[in-house]
Amino acid sequence: MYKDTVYSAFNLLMHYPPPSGAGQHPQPQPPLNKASQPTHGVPQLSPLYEHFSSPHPTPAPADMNQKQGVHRPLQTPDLSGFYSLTSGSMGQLPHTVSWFTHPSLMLGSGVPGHPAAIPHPAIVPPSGKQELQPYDRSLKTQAESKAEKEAKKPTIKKPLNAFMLYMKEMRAKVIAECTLKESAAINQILGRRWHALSREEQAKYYELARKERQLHMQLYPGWSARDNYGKKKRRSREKHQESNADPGSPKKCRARFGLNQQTDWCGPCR
DNA sequence: GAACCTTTGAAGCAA
DNA sequence: TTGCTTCAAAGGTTC
Repeated sequence: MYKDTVYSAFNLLMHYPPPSGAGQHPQPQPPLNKASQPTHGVPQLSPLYEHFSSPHPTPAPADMNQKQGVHRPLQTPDLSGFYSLTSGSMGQLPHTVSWFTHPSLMLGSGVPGHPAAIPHPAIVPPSGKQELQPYDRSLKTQAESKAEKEAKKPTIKKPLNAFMLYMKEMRAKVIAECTLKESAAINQILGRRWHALSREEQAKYYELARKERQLHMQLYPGWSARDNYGKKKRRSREKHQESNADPGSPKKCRARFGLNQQTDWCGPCR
């Protein structure tokens, strides 16, 4: 429910027509100071992204040029002039994820100091579900409850990359068009469509992903992708590797034939 | 109930 | 620097 609402808002934003200068790039802003990037989670722009982003640097949150890597108290950045839906600056953000509407960037109680009761969608219990049922703590030993407490620490999810943002937006469309439900099949189609996109279209999603990473870094300065490593149990490591050896996907094929990440589907997979 | 499948990209890590 | 691994989403399938 909440998720759908947020997602709808995101879609609305994604398709929000620029009021003036339609199709133009976002308002130029001073480029980010690369030297000031934090030591962790430094946005590694893909060649494709760099190719398209540099001529048209996009707006950066106000404190993005702050000295990063220096510990700052976790707080809600003042992005009102940039991300606020009520600021009247929507026209400047034709392809910009809104701080207030993007699913994984929605502010909530996950952000200290924020009054909203809705938890940050990027923060989820390890189970991935809401913990609704209280349990009898008296039955737990101290060690058990400590371990349980540790295990129940909310997980901060990785920010979505360009393709993931594209998938989120286009999934429903593909489901409707192809009357498919299986995500594996849908993702295959989306993968092909992703490669069929023009570079300009893709650049839009790379830009969104870059903003998402920046906001994620501001929200969780100490967070690292490493934090979530090993949280998913694997049934059989050998089986997983074996499946990776299967050249049935573009990625696998590219890896096998040493093709560039940005190349299209290779012959054997077509 | 939880991992798997399937996609791309970002990030971490070992060599 | 390179190459491999893991995890982000999603929902049906498999274990």
